[in-house]
Amino acid sequence: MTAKYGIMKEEHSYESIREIFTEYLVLHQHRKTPERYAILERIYSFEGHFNAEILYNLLKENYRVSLATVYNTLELLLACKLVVKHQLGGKFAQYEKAFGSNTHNHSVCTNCGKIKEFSDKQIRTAIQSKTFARFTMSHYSLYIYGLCSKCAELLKKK
Amino acid sequence: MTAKYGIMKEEHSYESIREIFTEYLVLHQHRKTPERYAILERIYSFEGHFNAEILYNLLKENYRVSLATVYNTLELLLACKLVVKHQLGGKFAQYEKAFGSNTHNHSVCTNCGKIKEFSDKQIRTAIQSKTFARFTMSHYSLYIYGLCSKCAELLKKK
DNA sequence: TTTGTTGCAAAACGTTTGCAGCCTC
DNA sequence: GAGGCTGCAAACGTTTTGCAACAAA
Repeated sequence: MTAKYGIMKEEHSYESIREIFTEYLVLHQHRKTPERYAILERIYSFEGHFNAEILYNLLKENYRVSLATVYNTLELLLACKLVVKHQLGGKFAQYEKAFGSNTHNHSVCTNCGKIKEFSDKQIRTAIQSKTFARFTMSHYSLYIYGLCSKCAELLKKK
Repeated sequence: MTAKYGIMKEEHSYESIREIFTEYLVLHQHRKTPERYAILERIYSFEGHFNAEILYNLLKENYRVSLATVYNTLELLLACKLVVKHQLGGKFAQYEKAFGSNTHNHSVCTNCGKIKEFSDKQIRTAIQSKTFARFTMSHYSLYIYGLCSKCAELLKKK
């Protein structure tokens, strides 16, 4: 089963993700509907960022779902932290699977909206060693804005 | 004139901000309309975050402007980096004046939603020294999520 | 005079909501 | 069986757009 979703860390196989979701649903007395699992499965077989519309279109290919259910399920997945939401100025809210990790660095092209993730030990250390008098950190999101090489090239020509 | 806008670093007085805007308008062959300057002035006499609607209502008090012009002008101010835009998941996009500084750190309480800004030299250095192969950084936004002391206290009691 | 910019209102568009029927529990 | 969840379509609310009038260059 796991193989279907490609190489993945042992502790975050689709099976364990599904289990986390089930636990959440049971705990909060929500129903375990096939639609919800289909959406979770589709998200975890997808690489990179996506938005509700993209996800909906992918699901429609071999499943009957409504956009409303997609939004509804994304809300649940946000609540149990299996998905992270980004609202980066574009029209769409963007989402990504969360794998249980809470630290996210992103570079965002201010022209085409393309997002890439990266990791940087120095940045992580600097942020995590920050302490506040009246605030307890749980996780962070860093967005570095700028131009990707393609857009920089395009804009130079104009 | 500067006094009207409170204590402000010499190099970022309203006069110099206005000059930056004028230069931008001239360079890009946009017109120097009174509406655009009125909007800029209102933004720079305002403390903290705001959204288009709030700005529009403030302006309407003693000026005849349309919401469309507010959005149009915000777009120009974003382009010349006198204003920064945040899209933090609420319905509204939030804006703030940029003062020429492009670095914004925020702590966000995940319980009550309160946003505070802070500065940290170590974090700034770590981020600004980051380089990318196919990406040119212009500015960044850091959001540290967690609990403010009030909410931490409240949740402990439950 | 030319044409970029304005206000106004209507349109756009991602997201949410209302509702009747369905299907977990 | 009860009521949470679904699909559908209509509604919502922020932002954008079309257009005639206006005013900066």
